Amino acid sequence: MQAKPLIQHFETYLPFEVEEKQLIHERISFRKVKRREHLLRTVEICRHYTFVVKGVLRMYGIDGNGKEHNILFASENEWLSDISSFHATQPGESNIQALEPTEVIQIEQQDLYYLYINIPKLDRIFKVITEEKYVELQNRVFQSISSTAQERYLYFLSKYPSLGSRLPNTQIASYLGITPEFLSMIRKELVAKK
Amino acid sequence: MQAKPLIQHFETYLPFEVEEKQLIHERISFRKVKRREHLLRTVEICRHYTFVVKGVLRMYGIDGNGKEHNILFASENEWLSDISSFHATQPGESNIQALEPTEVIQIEQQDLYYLYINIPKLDRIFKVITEEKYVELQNRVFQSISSTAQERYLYFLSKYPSLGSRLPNTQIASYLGITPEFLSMIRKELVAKK
DNA sequence: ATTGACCCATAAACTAGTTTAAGAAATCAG
DNA sequence: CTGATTTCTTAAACTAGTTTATGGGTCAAT
Repeated sequence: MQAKPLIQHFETYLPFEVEEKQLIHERISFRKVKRREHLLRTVEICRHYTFVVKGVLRMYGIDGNGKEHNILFASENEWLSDISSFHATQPGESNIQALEPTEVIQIEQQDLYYLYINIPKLDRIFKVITEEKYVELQNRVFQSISSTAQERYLYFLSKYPSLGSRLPNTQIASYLGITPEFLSMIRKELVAKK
Repeated sequence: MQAKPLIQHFETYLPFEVEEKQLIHERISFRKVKRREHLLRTVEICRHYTFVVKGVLRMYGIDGNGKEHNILFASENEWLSDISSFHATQPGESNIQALEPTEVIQIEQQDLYYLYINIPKLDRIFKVITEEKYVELQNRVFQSISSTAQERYLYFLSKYPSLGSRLPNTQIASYLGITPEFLSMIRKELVAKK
């Protein structure tokens, strides 16, 4: 049953009844995404909350000079969505792309709202999930205003050890807000220190 | 009645019954905070969700060299808390301080949990509030990896026009992740351009 | 009125990070 | 297996932002 990873994820927060699981099962869809395939592009409306079962997605924005900047990565058991575009049903500025062959579970807006109404504990679960994500982002903001690029890189590695080896350094540099050349220098220095 | 600004705030999301308002009223407390007074310091447990009725608070972290960095400001009708410290009942690393004489409404952990249980729509309201805050932070992360200090300053001014004039530039520089000297230069350039 | 704390500005020397360019290494489609 | 594309590294010249120091203005407290 393809909803299983999602149900397991929800049950790390609160237990669910069989009927509730069935309701969820009816309202989600499963999708495979190829490496480099996009789930969302700038100016499109974000129609889904996306849960990563396997693989890695990146969300990125494009600046005034056309350069891409990685806002975040989502790997196994993480949610990803352009939240403001999703709720407002308005075009957003985010892009979502697979960096590996990826499998996701998606919920559309009307289905998510239906589930919120019929399974109120989902309000609580998504409140908690969003709070957790908020704390992560807040730590990242603090880092970005208080730390050097090397410190930020080490923090990234400690926080997402698997991504450090799964992702090309260009993607990591984009996430850290530095050039791949400078990341290369940082890595060289770190190896030298050891 | 001192709970009024808070109830008004909640009712911008969903309507409330009289009994619900009463329940909220019984579980909150009102407090005045002097300019420069702290509501929270590093290593303390964050015991409250704090709602700003009047004034401005800043939340800041301290880096390895003892320097302060502003993570965010909270002014009228905004919530502020060290979320992870609050929920985990564990010492955190955030500091909260008033930058003006400030009036706040506070909810303690047990009272907030009581309200979540007895007024389920508060789960939904705080889910939405946290999502809104999340989107703000995400925009800020994007800015920090994609924009120059001048662009970040102009964005800050456009987003929080009142804070631009209410706060000393040192506080704004700390929020932008630059030195006050450099902000001074940016401001000079902007005036010259006009 | 006067002190002291705080805030802002200016300028010179410095450092962290970018840009450009060019070559080596790894990865991938056919 | 091979050519093509992407990725990583190195280095030199450059730019954005910091540091240090100095001086002036404002405002609350004595």
